[in-house]
Amino acid sequence: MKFATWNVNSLKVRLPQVLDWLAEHSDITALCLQETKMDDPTFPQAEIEAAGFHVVFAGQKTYNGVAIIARAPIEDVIINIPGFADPQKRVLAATINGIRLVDVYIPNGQSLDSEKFPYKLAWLAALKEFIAQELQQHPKLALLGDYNIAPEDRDVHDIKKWEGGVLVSPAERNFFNEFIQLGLVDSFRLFEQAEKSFSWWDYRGFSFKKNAGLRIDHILLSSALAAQCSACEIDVEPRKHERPSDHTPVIATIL
DNA sequence: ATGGCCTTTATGAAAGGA
Repeated sequence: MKFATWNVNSLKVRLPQVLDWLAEHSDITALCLQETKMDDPTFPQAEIEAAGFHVVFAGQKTYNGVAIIARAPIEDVIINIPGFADPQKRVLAATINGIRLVDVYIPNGQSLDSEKFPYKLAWLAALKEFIAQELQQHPKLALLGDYNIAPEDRDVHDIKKWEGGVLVSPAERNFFNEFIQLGLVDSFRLFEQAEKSFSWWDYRGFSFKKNAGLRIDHILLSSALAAQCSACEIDVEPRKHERPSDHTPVIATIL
């Protein structure tokens, strides 16, 4: 089985690329999307199902929005974090082939002095409680999505440029480590990886060409799943396409 | 360099992203 995550930065723009990518990667069991940026009535459910997939989605107009596309039936869906009142659609949990997937679009936070930053931290605290509960019911769990956290300095092309900002702050990295303390494992770091491996590059200033990126999209696995994980890779190919998303897919292989 | 680019909403300009 292969599970993937991809922040598509508008599914309206990127749907053809998503369907092409799934056709080229016929071994992908399920793909978690973030930033679909569309409300549910406009979601392209018919097109995705016509291509032979199952799909669930939770969206809103203009901002955020998550979806899971799968080749097998999707069961036990939860939208948003139970008990955490939030009009923003950022979480979708579902079971596929007996594996619990939690698809997250963690808030960006904007800047350390923005009112959006305490929202990000409160949101992460609520997510941690939710994941702790989900783990009790689902030992085989993957937490995958756009975390908007670069966990270590090696996940940042130029740490001096980013220091003091969001995505790399100690408060955010502490939350990433709290997920690790829940028993989750960063699947990417289970394996030897090329230096300067990133999943996001700014659209500005030829950042992709210069590989001036960040690794902020992650697949964390419960210990039961990590024991079955044989690979985790970032697929940079879609970032080379015409009109790309600024993020590129991350894929974990489960035996 | 208080920038650069892309998407959205909406039709001009601004917000949000990371």
